[in-house]
Amino acid sequence: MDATQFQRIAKALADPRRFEIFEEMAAATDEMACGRIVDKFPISQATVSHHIKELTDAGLIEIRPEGQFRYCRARTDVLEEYMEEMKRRVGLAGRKGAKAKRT
Amino acid sequence: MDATQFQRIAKALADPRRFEIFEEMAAATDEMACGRIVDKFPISQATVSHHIKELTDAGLIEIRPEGQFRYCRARTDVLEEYMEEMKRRVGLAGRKGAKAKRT
DNA sequence: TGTATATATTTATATATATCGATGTATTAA
DNA sequence: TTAATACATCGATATATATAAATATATACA
Repeated sequence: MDATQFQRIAKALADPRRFEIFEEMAAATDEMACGRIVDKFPISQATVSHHIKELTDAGLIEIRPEGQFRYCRARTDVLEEYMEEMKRRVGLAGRKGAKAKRT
Repeated sequence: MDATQFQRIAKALADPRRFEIFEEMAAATDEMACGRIVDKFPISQATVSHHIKELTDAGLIEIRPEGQFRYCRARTDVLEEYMEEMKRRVGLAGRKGAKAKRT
């Protein structure tokens, strides 16, 4: 994962509302129409559209256009790549679930 | 991990320069004096102090005062807690290193 | 006590961004 | 073609924040 995407993901995850939107999509068993987000959160359609763009640019969600709708799907695998990259950068790689024991 | 710390960490990690500082501390085999950061990056002492405060408030680093110095240590275990919490929230918990196979 | 060093805080500024109303665009349905 | 629906984009605004210069504070040293 290149540095640009790494930072884009970090920024995308930093806004609480945007993270909530991502959580909502990740919780969905299937794809969900972007418009459903507008119903679920007390923010305008324009703001939702902005957040979806940020998440898409970061690679954290995928959009599948179909007719007049856009279907969103959370790329949790990309989030996992992000976390693996994070571990590499801070020296936690190679021991996937290991707790750091040495002080 | 409570929601407040979760969001503080996300924000702390979102600034590229601040993340670099955290990386630097994580790479250090031992504690390092905060002042060394000022030497290593082309930013002012005031800005470094600000970033260190953000990282400390997020719990990502720990400061040990000794005399006129402050020694910094990266809490990579807290970063791991953050990542575990993230996995829980997006439904990736329980399968520590597993790749998402189903499309 | 006075000076030097390390770090924090204050104040100011410039940039980023979350937000929304209004409008544009594309698709569907009548 | 007209109307309605879904979403994106534009322009504006308010807030957050990264940055630095100046200053304050605390400790060490002479």
